[in-house]
Amino acid sequence: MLLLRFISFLLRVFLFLRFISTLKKLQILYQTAMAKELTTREDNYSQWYNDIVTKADLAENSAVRGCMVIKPYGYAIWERMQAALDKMFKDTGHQNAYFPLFIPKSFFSKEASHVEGFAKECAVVTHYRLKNDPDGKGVVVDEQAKLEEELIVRPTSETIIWDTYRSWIQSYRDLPLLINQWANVVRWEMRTRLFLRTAEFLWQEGHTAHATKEEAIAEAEQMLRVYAEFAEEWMALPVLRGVKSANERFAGAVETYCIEAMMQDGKALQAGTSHFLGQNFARAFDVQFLNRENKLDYVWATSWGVSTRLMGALIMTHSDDNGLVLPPKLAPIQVVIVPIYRNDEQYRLTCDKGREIKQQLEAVGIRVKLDDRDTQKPGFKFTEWEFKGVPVRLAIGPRDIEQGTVEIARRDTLTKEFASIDGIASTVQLLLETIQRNLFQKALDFRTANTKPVDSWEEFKEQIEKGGFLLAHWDGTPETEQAIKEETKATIRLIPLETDREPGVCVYSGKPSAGRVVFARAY
RNA sequence: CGGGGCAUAGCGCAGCCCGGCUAGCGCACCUGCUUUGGGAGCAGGGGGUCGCAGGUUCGAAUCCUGCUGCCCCGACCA
Repeated sequence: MLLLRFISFLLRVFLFLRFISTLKKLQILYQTAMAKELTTREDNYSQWYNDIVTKADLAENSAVRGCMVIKPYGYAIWERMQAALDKMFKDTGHQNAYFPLFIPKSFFSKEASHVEGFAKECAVVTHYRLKNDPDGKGVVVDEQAKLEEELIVRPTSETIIWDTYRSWIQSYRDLPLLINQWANVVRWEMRTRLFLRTAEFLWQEGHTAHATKEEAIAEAEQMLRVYAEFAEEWMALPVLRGVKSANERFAGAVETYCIEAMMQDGKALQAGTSHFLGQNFARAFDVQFLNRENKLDYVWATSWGVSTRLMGALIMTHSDDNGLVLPPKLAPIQVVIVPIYRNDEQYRLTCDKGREIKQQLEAVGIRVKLDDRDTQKPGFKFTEWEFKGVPVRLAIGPRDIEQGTVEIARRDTLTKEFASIDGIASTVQLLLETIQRNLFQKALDFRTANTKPVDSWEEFKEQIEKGGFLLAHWDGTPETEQAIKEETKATIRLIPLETDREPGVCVYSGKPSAGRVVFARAY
């Protein structure tokens, strides 16, 4: 009897040890596989970013230099961003419209600083017809079909829109005019990176006209708040709010407001801008209105935009060395269900249970995918959906069905636990909210940890190498800003709006400063 | 627009120096069997104008010339 017990004990020990060694083996295999597929952030941050975009199937380079193909999964995220923003625009009284892709060249010369800002990166249409190459194969430009006036492919639409507004606005009764357009624009960039900087990109541009300066400023500030709220609530992206220095201001603006975010490599990324344009465009395009006193005046303008660059911000803020990490509110798929089975019978049972859970989750508005492909193994599916950043994964096997449980894995923490299938919808709903909050908090903690006041030039030069935001005093001159940029590659990301500003002395020149500004190296 | 590098199967690469068998490897793909709780295994199979155009040579992925495209690093930029 004793001997039997002893043997059984030995057997258990043996099985346990084997189990441990299998686990270790799996762990090693897993890590090797990962390392092979995805570059780590520490190893090469840019390559890591490129790998995520590719592996998560978000976008790829196209046959056209500098332009990208946004793939269905990437576009689905952009569509969710669009939907949320569009509602916020409508809720603040804006309407959508659409203006032409092409802008007559002469329009551009009407606003001096605007031309200067964009002239170097404009694509120009000079002809409108092709013909068969008389000397051989293919087609050539038909020189007969030269345009009388060349057309610029819009890098932004202020000029064509203000030219149009002239005929829309006669009286203060026509104001405010609150228009947004969703469009593509082209800026001929030398060096491009998927989402962050491409020759063609998608965006929205708001263009508003107002009777008074105060109202236009209020509009620009309102839209900055909208962007900040979108970034923080939807993207889980903490942002600083502020205004740009003269050097960084939009070409043609009186004041540029911006939201600025910190990426995991400590670099800053401008996530949205809103401009108070004064009467610059109204004067350039002669847009006047009769005010209440029956006097002619130029209208006051704003413009504001965010682009597919936000996709880059989203990726670089939350993702890890296992792939993309998406905040639940923007994830095209919030929950993926993976059935675990050994035979046809189990396949049927686990898929049935999966469908049942899917319905329960969908009933409370959760976006769910049941991955019932029989051509891939569970392990493969786990990794694949991790790459793609799906916030929550449920795995259902025969054991779960017996016990009425399901394995829940969180993408943000990479942790797993078991939960009862009863009440799964509210469990998952709560979890999604938790993940959304956790991602924001993690990003905020990271930003806080990498934001430091600096008070001497030596300290500035030392700290900027470590990345992050530096809060430093600046004498307010473009010359000092330029000098700092040349010496350290850091620029003023913004002059904060929301903090009390204490006077001090400029970290570079030692001259008086009105308050600290945020310096960083930027995308 | 300056400096550097690369171009060979869908993707990643070897072969090139020193020219010579049927151009090879990994992943992916197809078929079959075994598998399925963290990227499955075995067996078999398909897929190539070696970036383009010339030249040298009996013979060129390999040597020479020109062209084109892409990537990386700088300047510019959201």
